Amino acid sequence: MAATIKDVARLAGVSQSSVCRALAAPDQVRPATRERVHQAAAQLGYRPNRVARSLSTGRTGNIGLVLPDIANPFFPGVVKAVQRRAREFDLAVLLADTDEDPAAELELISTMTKQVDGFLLCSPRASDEDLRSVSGDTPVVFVNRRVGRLPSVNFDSADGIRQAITHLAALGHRRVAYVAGPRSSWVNRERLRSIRSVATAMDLEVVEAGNVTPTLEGGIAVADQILAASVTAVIAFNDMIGLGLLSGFNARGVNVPADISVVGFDNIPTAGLVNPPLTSVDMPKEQCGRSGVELLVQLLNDREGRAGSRRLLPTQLIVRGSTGPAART
Amino acid sequence: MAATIKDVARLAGVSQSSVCRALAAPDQVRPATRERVHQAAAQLGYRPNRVARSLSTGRTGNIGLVLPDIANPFFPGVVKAVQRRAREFDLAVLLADTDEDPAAELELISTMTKQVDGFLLCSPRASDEDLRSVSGDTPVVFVNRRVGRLPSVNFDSADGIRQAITHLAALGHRRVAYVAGPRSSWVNRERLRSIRSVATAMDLEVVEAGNVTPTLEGGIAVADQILAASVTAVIAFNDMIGLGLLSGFNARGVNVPADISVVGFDNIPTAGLVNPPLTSVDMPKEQCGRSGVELLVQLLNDREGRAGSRRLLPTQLIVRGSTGPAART
DNA sequence: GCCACTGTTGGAATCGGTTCCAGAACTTTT
DNA sequence: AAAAGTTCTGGAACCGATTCCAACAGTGGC
Repeated sequence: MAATIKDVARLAGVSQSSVCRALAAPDQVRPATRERVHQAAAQLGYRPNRVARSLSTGRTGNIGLVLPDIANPFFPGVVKAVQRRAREFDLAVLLADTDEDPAAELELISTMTKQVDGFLLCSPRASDEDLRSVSGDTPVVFVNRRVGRLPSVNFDSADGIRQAITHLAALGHRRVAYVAGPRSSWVNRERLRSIRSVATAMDLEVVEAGNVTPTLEGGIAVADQILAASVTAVIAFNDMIGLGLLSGFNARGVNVPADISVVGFDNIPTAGLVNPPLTSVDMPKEQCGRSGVELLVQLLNDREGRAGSRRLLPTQLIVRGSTGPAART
Repeated sequence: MAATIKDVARLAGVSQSSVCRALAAPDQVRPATRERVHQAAAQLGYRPNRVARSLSTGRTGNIGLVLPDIANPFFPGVVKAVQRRAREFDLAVLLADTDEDPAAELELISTMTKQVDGFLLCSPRASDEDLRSVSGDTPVVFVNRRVGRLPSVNFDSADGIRQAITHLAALGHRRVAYVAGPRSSWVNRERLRSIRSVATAMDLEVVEAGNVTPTLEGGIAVADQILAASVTAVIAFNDMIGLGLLSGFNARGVNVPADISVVGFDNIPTAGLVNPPLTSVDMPKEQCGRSGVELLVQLLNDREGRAGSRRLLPTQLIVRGSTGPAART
């Protein structure tokens, strides 16, 4: 079997404690001993058993990454960055996909809570109250959601929306639709609020279309409703819905952007590939994953350091072919 | 803090051992005792500490999911299914993204090996030899790769290729290109072999284009080379490359499928969204994830059950707009 | 040459479960 | 009612690390 600390101790002719110190706190051990221990460890290919370590230190070396749907192309970029940054801190990532279900989310969190040191909750769907209570038990960093003053990483959507609406207004659009995402999504509520406020300020009229699932199907399903709303542009909660709209419009022979302009959020990789390519508000996903891990690590080290640090990442409108001058009405 | 087994024992007025049995092996304990323990456990909200359990049982309750690039849209579907099925077996999923790097892959595996009961290695890039050695240490199920007779889940690519080439031949294509993926990819080598053999059998000529990264950029970069090869159709290692080709051809004013037909593999969600939509060989990703977990669980339970069970999943050509009759040459 | 001091080291307790083993508590048999 | 058998139960060892504490060695000062 794998070598344990005892094997190393025996081979090096020292006690367990010394082996442990030689590896964990090298300056507390005489160079000669340290050397012997290192050699013995190397010879046996010794790797400390993380489970045993966890038990005595109370730290697992794992972080939980919880997200609503990894099939949504927004997330893989974040996941990848989280993974990479976590590895640099010698942390492993436990992944949980909640299928957009708030109850499943809480259930998964509570199941995982003993095996992780902290959570990165991406776009969580649960209520503020429930999330607050999770955050009371375990260190948590929220991603793409703000819960009071708790640590979080967010995108400056408000600014993205300002850019998008300014862009549309400059193209002569006066009446635009907003296709809302899941009702349980905090980001959705935030975006709706920003859009209302920016639109009012810029004297645009906003028509709100029902909540749909943030998927292609959701966008396709709502296309008719948008066409009936006699708007010249539509802003979708995210790119998946935006792509669904493009697909729906195309199927109905509606020309984008000549007849109607479409703007999405997230700037997922596919956005630039379709025809016409989708104008979208880019979110720096890698930076987001990295920052999330960094904040969490900070939270884990500053034990009880109630420093509710929050980060806001910049967004940027990427103008592509799906937006153009407003159609004559 | 959280309640431990001792707290439960004290409250129920029994020993630790009885608590443990009452919860793990209820039939070995008198109903009255069992009841008292359950009540005490419920009252304290007791949840066994998985770390402690792991240490004594030698099982972690985790499985490691290793894949080359989660940003490749082929994987999220698999990951989601793995996650879900694993949860049903009360297993947590540790995710590792290797960035297509064989060395990083082995390093990640060896780091994680102590904290998981087994691995699901998706499209691993390491050598047969290294993988065999990993498989000697820990239960492993290979996904999208075959290593000797070791347990694996694979797609019947050969059949998919037969379908694709038959389709192209029926459209009058006589000379097609194959854009190879990463040299380290086993699937790539397999596909190349199948294509050669099927093409020979059907009397088609195959031109092989250099190995590229299985990304959009890879496809775009190789577009010129394909155009220079005077073929009427091109088969790409995967859809990402296929989409890159479409994008590259479009940028050069080459019409698909009038001038050239394109076929991809994987049938990723984006394939149906671009214009023209990409003809692709579909792989049942969810089934793949589920089967992988099932095989692994089986392997974990049949300790030393050297049953090298392997599954082969069906593939299906999805014909879309990117393929059409061969251009006149 | 003795004392005090810092620097190292080994022994043992600990984390929270699981499991073996021996003995206690019940049943059944005679 | 005693003997034999079965079922339950508690004590203790164990998994593999970490860490506290006491003991020890070596150094320097006097």
